[in-house]
Amino acid sequence: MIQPTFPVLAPQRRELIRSLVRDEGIVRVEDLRQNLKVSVATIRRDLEILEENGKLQRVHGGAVTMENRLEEAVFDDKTNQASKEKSRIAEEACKLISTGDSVYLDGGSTTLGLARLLKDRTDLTLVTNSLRAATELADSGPKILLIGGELRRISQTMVGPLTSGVLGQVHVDKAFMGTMGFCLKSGLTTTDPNEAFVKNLVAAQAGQVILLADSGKAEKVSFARVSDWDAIDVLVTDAKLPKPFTKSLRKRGLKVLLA
Amino acid sequence: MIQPTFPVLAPQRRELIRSLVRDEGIVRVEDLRQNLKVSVATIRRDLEILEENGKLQRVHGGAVTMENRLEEAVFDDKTNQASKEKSRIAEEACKLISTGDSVYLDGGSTTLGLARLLKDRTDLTLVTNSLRAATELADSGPKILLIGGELRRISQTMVGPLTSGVLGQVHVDKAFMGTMGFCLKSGLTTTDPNEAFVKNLVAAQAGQVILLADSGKAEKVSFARVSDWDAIDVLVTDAKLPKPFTKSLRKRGLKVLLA
DNA sequence: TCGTTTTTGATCGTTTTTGAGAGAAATGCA
DNA sequence: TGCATTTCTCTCAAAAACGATCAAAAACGA
Repeated sequence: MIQPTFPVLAPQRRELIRSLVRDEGIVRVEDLRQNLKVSVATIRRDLEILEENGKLQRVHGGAVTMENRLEEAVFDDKTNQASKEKSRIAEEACKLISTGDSVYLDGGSTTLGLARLLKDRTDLTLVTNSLRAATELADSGPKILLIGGELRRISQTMVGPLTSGVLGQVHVDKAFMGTMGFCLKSGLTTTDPNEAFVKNLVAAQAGQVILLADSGKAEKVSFARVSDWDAIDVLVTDAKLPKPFTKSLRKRGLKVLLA
Repeated sequence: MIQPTFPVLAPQRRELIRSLVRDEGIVRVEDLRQNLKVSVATIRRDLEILEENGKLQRVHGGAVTMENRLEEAVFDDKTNQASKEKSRIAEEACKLISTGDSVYLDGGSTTLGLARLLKDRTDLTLVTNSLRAATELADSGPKILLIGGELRRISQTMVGPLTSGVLGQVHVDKAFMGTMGFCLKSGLTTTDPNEAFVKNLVAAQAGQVILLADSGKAEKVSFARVSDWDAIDVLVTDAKLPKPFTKSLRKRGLKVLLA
């Protein structure tokens, strides 16, 4: 965490909280209190204001990004477990990328974590609809092809009819996808149909589709259906995924990696 | 902080505050009091005046920049160089935008300045190939259509063959273009042919093409030819542009605005 | 030099922000 | 389910910052 020089003005503090939520996906009131050296009451008030402005979503114990808002059991441990798992998943996924690959990355905090690992991979071609992934790699790293389209503010990704045109003109060897929920019965789901449409389009034409999702998303079902398990080749998740779940997926022919 | 020699004249002190806000992004009343050796009352009066002139935004405890980017100082330096002229040009250009317009913005620091003025313009549709402009308006403002394509790192814009697909599917009322150089004989030129290609494509199909360029770019010729003056409807520049230049352009039917 | 205008600093009542505490609600665990 | 613990909301008071006002100081012009 960035340690600001104290004291900090209120707007500055809120901006700090906001960027922290954006980067980590989730923040805890107690952590913020320690790092910002103010009382929990102030933290709560800040979170309230930021929530009113649509910058984040408060949850019991802290706050999450708007796109992560349907996740529930987020504070599984005293530490920020979810984010640790996410970065381990990203590292595991990174190993799957070969030299010279063309890679697709979609939106979400886990895939953003993967993007951060690619800053030195000038050998790759990265196709993405994530504004944040592109910004993260704006100064160095793979050659970047950003899918055009309408910016969906809540997820900071490009969606809509204009995206399909570009997607039809490129080929990706490996597509790394995030999801809001995955479930044996319903397959992959996410909050927004437009988002789902783009994911589906990519999945349909990628050489290999790799799903990145921490175990907290298992058996969660969201609004918009993305695809069935048939479309997925590899799942990278963490060791907390229930054994039966893993078995069932492997029986279906998926490669399941536990980071 | 720069320690000035005392006493300091009022306008000088205000200019100091202004540059401090620009550099730091945020200042505190108490810090200013200590460093400038004047009472808080004076500081407050200064801040009040600076706010009236639109130089900064007061907050409880101090003040912040108008373009409240608390992070990122790299690119800002570039914008601050000829910033007075550029921001005046941007303000002048902003007046040309009508309610509900669909607007194209291309890359460059002047057009980025214009982007910053659009944070509350939810009535607009903004089409752009500038990653920075999109990032600047990522959280609020116009509906954003980002042109897909390959990211050209040096300019942080999308270029290449993939751009044309998207551009063909949208119409913009007003296109605001930057340039590396403009010259009566050679017209508009820029450093990169790919960049030039996109600019040309946009200019060809926009309802009105508005060129934003400070006078320092006059009679400069760069490598890649963008277009002739025929393609341009309006030039927004500063008062330092030589009179003959202005006359000559007006004779050709261009509207020339001196900010 | 004197009178006028501008700038500055101090004071005071008001508003905003912050922190602490009590009771209510949510969570975890047996 | 019941109980312990954490977290939340609400209220209130202290602290910090604010605006307004007025008098002193400085700058200015005649």
